[in-house]
Amino acid sequence: MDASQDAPTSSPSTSAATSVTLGELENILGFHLRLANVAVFQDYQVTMAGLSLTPKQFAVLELIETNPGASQIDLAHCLRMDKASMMALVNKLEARHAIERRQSESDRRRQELFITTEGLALAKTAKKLRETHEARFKDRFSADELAELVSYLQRIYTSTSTTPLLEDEVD
Amino acid sequence: MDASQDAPTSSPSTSAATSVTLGELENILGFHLRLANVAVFQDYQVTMAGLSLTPKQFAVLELIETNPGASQIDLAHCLRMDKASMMALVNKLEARHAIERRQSESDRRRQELFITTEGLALAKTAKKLRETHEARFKDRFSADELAELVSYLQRIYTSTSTTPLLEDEVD
DNA sequence: TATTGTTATACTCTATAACTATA
DNA sequence: TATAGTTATAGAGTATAACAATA
Repeated sequence: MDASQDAPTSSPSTSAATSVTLGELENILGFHLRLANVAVFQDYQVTMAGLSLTPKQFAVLELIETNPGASQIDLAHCLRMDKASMMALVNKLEARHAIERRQSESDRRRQELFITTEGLALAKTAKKLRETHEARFKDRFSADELAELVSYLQRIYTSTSTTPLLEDEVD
Repeated sequence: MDASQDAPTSSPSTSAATSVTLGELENILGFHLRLANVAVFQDYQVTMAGLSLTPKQFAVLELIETNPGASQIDLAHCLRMDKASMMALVNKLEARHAIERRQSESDRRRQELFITTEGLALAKTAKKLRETHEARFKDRFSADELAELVSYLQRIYTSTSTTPLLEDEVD
């Protein structure tokens, strides 16, 4: 389709303090969702600066750690990405020796992905950093509220059977 | 800082149906936030196809409609964007005659932004389309739940005074 | 015929920096 | 000295399409 989304791009201020009124925008779910996403992304950037690990790369690293032998397509589906985009992402992680590809023995088309010792160390460092980042937002909620928020978000991204998408959207 | 985020980029499937387990990712707020954002963005794309109006462009159009005479910097702050990025965005809306710039009389540095008749028509069409899009998600919540969700999201993107950002982040 | 991975390509969005004109 | 706008530039991330190897 197009190209340009996912995480917010980056820096400009987090607190908007202008006299602009939102108007109808106030009622748009996607608007609030995006601002929240931007806020979290910007804090992530500040917190994880120097690690050179984007949220998506981090996610893939963790997914490979949790699911040794997963394929690129598995991950692409999981993160709602294109297989070519995932290719580029995995290439970056492989280039810094955080993960490695091994050809599957049962299906020689597949490249199974595994985290390396180096990757484990990177993940460990990243996770520690992320804790403080996550806490900055989670601290604004009680345990119950947080669970509720997450369940609401899941309700949004878990497709209901009644939501008709493009017919060949299955890929 | 970097460059590449905000809305999800686009198409690949909305329902991930792989055997990959999320692991620790399950506890990451930003992860759920991003997937929700992707889901909403993708549905937006499908619904608004043909209008050539990105969510951000749409937001700016509405903001100008609601706040006649607002400046680019006002809008940039409101949407957490860079002023140069906003420039490009406003240029697009101006190129299709949806809005117009008028030099401020009190401060000749400022360009005040106004929606045009054409822009109003575009906004009207877009809003009508968006209604079905929004409904697809809002229908998954009761009125109370929806209000709660929005308030949670606001809690995320409304910076608390205790959240120290970069010192010159005020922009 | 379908699937996994791959490559090349083009596109969009964004920020950075430097500049101008005003204030 | 600071602000609004402007321009040019470069960078990251993504999707599309075509292709190879394998199933």
